[in-house]
Amino acid sequence: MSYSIIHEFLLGFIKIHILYHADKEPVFGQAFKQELKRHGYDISYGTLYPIFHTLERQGYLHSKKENIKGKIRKYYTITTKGKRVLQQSRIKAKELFDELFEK
Amino acid sequence: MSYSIIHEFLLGFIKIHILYHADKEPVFGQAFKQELKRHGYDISYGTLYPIFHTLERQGYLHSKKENIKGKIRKYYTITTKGKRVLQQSRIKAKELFDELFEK
DNA sequence: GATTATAATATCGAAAATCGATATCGAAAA
DNA sequence: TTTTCGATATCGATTTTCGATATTATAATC
Repeated sequence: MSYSIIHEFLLGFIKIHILYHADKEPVFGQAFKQELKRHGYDISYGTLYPIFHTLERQGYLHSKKENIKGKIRKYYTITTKGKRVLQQSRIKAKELFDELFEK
Repeated sequence: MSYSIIHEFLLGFIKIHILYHADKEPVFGQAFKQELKRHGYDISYGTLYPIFHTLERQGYLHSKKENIKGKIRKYYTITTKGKRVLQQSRIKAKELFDELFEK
């Protein structure tokens, strides 16, 4: 079976969405997933965590482990390089969306 | 190597984009690809044609072969079922985009 | 009427992305 | 020192995407 059209759409801009959020405040995997879920969208941990790792490896995010009530969280915040990429990407994405679809 | 953030975004809504166009006028693979190219985006035939096939198999598009100056084109137009799906998808996609990203 | 040219579609094996399930981690509590 | 638990990490299987190559069908050329 294949993924739904909307799920594909969500996956397509998940990186932009992560950068967008990590620009506002530190984010971590579990909460990020749950926030999406609240909106009615589901993304697997097997997809999500590797995306965080990739964005960090590419230097767009940087992480810091924190001990919250005895549990370890890995908070990600955007880097300067990440901000540049986000800036470009969000402009392009908006353009593309309007241009090719919404008019 | 991985695909670029914008390319991923494009791929994410390629089906919606195809349905959207096929709702306005008949579309065929070659021209569709070239139109994207004019906008600066590239998608492989190995990706594009199977997507058309899938959308047809799912009953969202229906095709008709035509002889244009001795060359065969397969024109796709949207079906009633496709219109329903497009309607739902575009609303959801817009919502999702605004909600999770643009505000 | 056989051969060549060509616009367009179709397909294939390899690479990448995604999933869902399971494993691991690390500190606190028991 | 064992158990608990929120959270991250990873694994094999499935699905998607790519770029290259093959195929199709007609027109033009000889």
